[in-house]
This record gives sequence, structure tokens and C-alpha cells, in this order.
Amino acid sequence: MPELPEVEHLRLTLVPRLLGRSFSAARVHRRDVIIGPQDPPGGFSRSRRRRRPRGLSPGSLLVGATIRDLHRTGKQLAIVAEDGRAVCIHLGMSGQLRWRESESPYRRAEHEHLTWRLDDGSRLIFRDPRRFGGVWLFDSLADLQARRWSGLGPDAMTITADQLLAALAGSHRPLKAALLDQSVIAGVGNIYADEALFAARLSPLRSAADVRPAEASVLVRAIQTIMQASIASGGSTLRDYVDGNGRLGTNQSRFAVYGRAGDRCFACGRALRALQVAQRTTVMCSGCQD
DNA sequence: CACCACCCCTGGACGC
DNA sequence: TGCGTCCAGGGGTGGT
Repeated sequence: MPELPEVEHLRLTLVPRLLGRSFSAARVHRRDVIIGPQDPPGGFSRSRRRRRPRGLSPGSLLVGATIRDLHRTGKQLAIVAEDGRAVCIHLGMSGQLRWRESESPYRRAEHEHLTWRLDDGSRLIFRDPRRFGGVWLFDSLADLQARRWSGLGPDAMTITADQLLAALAGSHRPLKAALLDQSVIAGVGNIYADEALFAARLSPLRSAADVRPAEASVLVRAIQTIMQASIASGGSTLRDYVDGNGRLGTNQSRFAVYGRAGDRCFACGRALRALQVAQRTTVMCSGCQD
């Protein structure tokens, strides 16, 4: 569920908490959520992931280093230290990254897999009940970008219509399947794919290669407008998503189609239709989208 | 190569 | 109340 807007809002809430601070300690409560730094690019597959990560030391979790920057590409976040080392965090479906004040009494809650202590006594906690997410360790941001982010397409917030069009060219799968493919465009998930396609009046079933330049422009604008609005309202919270301060998002109240199958289309009044595209529940308006 | 079905995981909703 | 079943979905893997 955390897609680009949730991760970006999370990043914005963590920047003032983390930049310039340093980690004084890290506690790993569940080893298999952590991958690297010498493990294969992209991490282990599910079965192999159970293996104990090699090279896991307090240093590789950035302990002792000052935090210089928080990066985001698509749905992934990176904490970058002054000395260049980087930790990549992917929230998956249910992941949370939460900062807690020093005075709050801390008792580890369920599914909290990794806890950092900061030099001012506050804490940064990675929690992920479903464990679709993970934490990847790299010796440098360049290494992270080369080994983990190189397969990602342009970020959804900055992609141009020409770039999207080029990525769609020659592909005959449904347009929505292409939008969900992170190598085509990074950051779009099931919710914002449906919302953007509705706003752009394009059917999720359209063949990707059939999208015309003018339609790609409208679609890119729709994606970016919708995502920008969501970032501003703290992201969408359906179940698990909270920002760095533990606050819920409110953007879910603006959904036009997602989760509204059977309800009336706000534009034309027809009942919204639910279908499956690329193994994902998809909601669309047959009257408006084509 | 392109595409797709399947699987990982947990908790919440729902039916009986 | 309790138990079973289904569903949510990001993304890696392996099959077609």
C-alpha cells in the first residue's frame, strides 16, 4: 500500500528528525529483513533470504555516522550517511518507519524488526507485519543506485510524457500492467494506477503501445497531480501506513475509484466496475474510461 | 524476450 | 465466541 506519495511524505516527516543526527546504536530483532552489504543485488529470494546476512555489523547499519541525506526513488527510501554509506528501506505492503521521542517509554511492539537509537536519545523503528518490505545495506549511495535502483524506470514525480511513451512502446500488455511495472515508471502502485487512469479517462485494459502522445501527456499530468495532492494530505492510510511521526494520512477520502466498486462514478453516475488486471483488483468507470 | 501466474506474509472481514 | 476462508498487494521467481 505505501506507494510513492506515502514514501515521500514519510521522507519529509523524517528529514527534520534525522538530518545532522547520528545513530548511536542499532538493534536487529529479525535478521532476515536485512540484506547486504555483500549479498547478491536485489537481495535473496524468499527461500534464500532466511540465510543470515553476511557482513552485518553495527557499522553497516550506519552506527556512528552522521546522517547527511534522505533520498527517495519510486517507493524506496535511502538513509545516507556523511561517509557515503547508505541504507535502503522498502516498506512493501505494511512497512512503517517511525521516529519516537526520547522521553517516550519504549517497549518493543509486535513486528518491530529493527530499532535505531539516535544521539539525542530518540529512536527510529522499522516495523513490518507482513514482511514484504526489507532493509538493504550498501557501502555507498552509488553502490545502492547501481545495484538496486538501476532497474527502476524514471520516478513518477519527474517522468516526462516522452519518457513514458518510450517505455510503453512495443509493449502489448494492458496499460495498467505497464504502470505497475517499476522498470517502466517508479512509484505507481495499485491505488494510484487506478486513480490516475480514471483521471486521464484511459482504460486500464488499453494496450500500452496504443497510447498516443497526447494521452501520455494527460496521464503523466494526472499521475503527478494526484500524487502531489496525496503527499500534501499525508498520503493514504488504508490500514498500516503512518508517517515518521506515527500520523495517519487522509488522502484516502479523495479516491474517485479505488475501493469504490459498485458505487456511482462521480463524473457520470454509472456504477463503477471491478475487474482483475495483472493479478490486481482494478476499479474503473466503463462510461468515462476508454 | 515479453508476459503472466504464483508465491511470500499477516490481519481484518465475513459467513456459519 | 470461535473457527474457517478469503482477500489485500509489491515485487521476485520461474514457467510459458
